[in-house]
Amino acid sequence: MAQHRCVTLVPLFNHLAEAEQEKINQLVTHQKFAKGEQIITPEQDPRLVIVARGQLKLYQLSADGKEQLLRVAEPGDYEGENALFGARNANLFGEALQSTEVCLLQHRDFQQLLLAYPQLSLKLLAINAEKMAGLEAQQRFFRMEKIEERLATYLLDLAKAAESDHVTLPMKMKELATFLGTTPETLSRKFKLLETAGWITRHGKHVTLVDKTELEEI
DNA sequence: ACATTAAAAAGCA
DNA sequence: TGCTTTTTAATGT
Repeated sequence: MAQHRCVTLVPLFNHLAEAEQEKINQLVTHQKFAKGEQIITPEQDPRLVIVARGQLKLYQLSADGKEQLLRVAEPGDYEGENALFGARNANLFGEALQSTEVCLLQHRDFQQLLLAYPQLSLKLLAINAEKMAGLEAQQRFFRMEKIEERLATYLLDLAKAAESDHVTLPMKMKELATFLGTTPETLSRKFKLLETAGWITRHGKHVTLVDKTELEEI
């Protein structure tokens, strides 16, 4: 299988020596999921899930059964390390957004790896710090009252990251909607609102920020 | 101000 | 073409 890339692909592991990567590779199992399949459910035994190819949508369900999108894990990202430290999220789900391949690592194995390679712990800590920053960034969306306010700051964030006023949306409208805590319908209207106001122009997923100062005003 | 529901329109394989 | 995604419109909270 050409899947030994899995370990070498991931930032968490790829700084290790080749021999060490090989050892890890033997502990890892590969699995392919079709679009829409559940990769992570709360009731399954804890394991570290590493995305090798495709996209893994991570979300949790609120009390009224609505899903709240946390993030979309791309190749190289992972999820499930929290349970290793006893913090098991009781309603965390992970669904394959498209046909995606993942690497699975049992928690006892992962635990032993951390003991054997102390550098891994440091790397894990560093990567998790970034994850936290991402979640905090999303939290601030929900403190905003109006949806167009969320959308505007989201677009400004994208433009900042891309260092350009022309950005392409990294996810489908449906996902962006739940990411911003709204529905596709409302999102569509807010896009049109910003368009007709002249702050942005848009062709499909390609958005150009025309008047950034006005967007910041919102 | 938004969500929900339904249905039309637009995209895409 | 046939299915999925996005937009539009009507109605509800």
